[in-house]
Amino acid sequence: MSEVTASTPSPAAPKKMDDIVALCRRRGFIFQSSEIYGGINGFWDYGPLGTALKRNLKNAWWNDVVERELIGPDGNSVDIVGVDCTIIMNPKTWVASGHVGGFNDPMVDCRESKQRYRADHLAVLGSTAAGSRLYAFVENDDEQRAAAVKALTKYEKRDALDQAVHILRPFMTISAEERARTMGPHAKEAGTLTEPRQFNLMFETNCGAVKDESSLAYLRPETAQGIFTNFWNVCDSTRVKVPFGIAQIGKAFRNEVTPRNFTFRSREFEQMEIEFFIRPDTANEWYKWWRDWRFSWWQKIGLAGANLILREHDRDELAHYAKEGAGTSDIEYRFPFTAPGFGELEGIAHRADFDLKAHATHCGKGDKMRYFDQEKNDRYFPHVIEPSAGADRGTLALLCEAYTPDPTRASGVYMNFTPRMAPVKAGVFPLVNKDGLPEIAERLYRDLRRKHSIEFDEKQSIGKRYARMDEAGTPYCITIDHDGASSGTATIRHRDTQAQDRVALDQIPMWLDERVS
RNA sequence: GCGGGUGUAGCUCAGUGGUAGAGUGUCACCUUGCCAAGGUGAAUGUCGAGGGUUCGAAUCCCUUCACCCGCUCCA
Repeated sequence: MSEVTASTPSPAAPKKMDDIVALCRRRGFIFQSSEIYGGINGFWDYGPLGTALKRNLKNAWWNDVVERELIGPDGNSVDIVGVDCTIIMNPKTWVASGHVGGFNDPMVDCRESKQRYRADHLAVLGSTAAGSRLYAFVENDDEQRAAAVKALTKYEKRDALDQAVHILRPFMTISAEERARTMGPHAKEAGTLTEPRQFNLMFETNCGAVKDESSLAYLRPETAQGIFTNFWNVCDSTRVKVPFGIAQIGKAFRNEVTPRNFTFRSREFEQMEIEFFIRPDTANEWYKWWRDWRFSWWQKIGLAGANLILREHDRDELAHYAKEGAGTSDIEYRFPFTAPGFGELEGIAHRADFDLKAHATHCGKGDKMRYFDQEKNDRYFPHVIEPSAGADRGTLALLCEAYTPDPTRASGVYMNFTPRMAPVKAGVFPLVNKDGLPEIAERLYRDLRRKHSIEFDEKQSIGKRYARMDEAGTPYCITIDHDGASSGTATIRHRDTQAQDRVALDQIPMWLDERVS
């Protein structure tokens, strides 16, 4: 960890994840997927309020990234176009990206040493004598092989050694009974190795009626490859010129070994990704600009406190595609379940030309697919700066950040979403359910609803209605009272302070527009 | 994947072998009228699931699922 940037040094509020999960369920933010059947590990559904919150987050991202003008480090407008690609792609995509191959292998865990080995790289050495110990070692590791031989000769009595027929076999071929008396390479006791297990993180499916090798397909484990494979299409069909970006919001799937921490590590999740294509010699300045702009964006939508940090990766934790280059950094949030540590919201990586080159090579056209830079009269594979954010993680961070315990108020808690992110922008209430107040309130409600998400409630006491809106995170509550009915005004209650303004009815639409847009 | 913990009403929980409960919330009506007020009434349970023991299981046993915590993993 070489660089940490925090906005303010204030300590994190003591929030309990269980309480946040309970509120999410109680108020309809997030439910367990297929809960009536006992749920399913790693999958979550959004309820009415959660769907609105997540949609607000995605809309804000799309709006700020693709639609609104953004000024880049060179003072020019940043050019970004959108795509929306399929979840299932030609399987060759995942060979080119490196997802098939490196992560498809059977692995063996050692319960004692906590080491993990490629099962097809392990071999065992031992004797055929009944019940004798076997010694596992990594085949191409001479040191381990020597250690295994030494351990074997030390373990077996000399006469047994003379008579015993020694075996040397791949670990993959031994039985469960033999495995139970096998010593792991780093273990002190026998029988600590698990059976070989596939750790393929990609979900598999079959495309077409026939289920065989030829129909095998994968659910995409990241949205990025849809962008890379469409790079040439976008160049040919639009008038984009490097530097430019392609943005996409979409679902991705990873068969995580251990889904954990509410929606933080789900097996089905949504990404908001930009692949920004640049000339290789401008990587540093674009990388820094994207990193800083993305950090300030998260702050702007409501993660402004000390719980948000920007963390530059150390060299040794860089991904295979980012070893050389401008760098990689994470925007991280201090979730209640990671505190005092942080969990990743977005990664900003300089992926160099790894992906475009890989696809050019695998599709067989190679250098012919280089980008032609008319201005410089130069051909090259553009480098890529990738800001890749998690929509579900972002939503979860907004929920955690907004959750504000307040024992002094009836609800005991309120959600202080920024108005732009709030699922409901305002509640409109008649103070009493008579004397013509409901009619006035309903007219105002219908007027405001033409542009915003508004809730109308005439039931029960006004305090109850305020309390419900506090838990939904609604920033404003507009109440028609008797004074207002006669003077053409209403009171507007501010969620965070509980203070009230009196505003003329005909001014309220504009008043609200200014604050929630 | 390993170890530990927890599953009973929307939520918080009580109930240790003998009729499934409380508070709170939700809904309706009355009343009141600016912060979950009061009154009356109502609805709501696969006691996580499956199996076993037993005359009888929310309760004991086995298996399994889900969630939480610590490891592991996170290309």
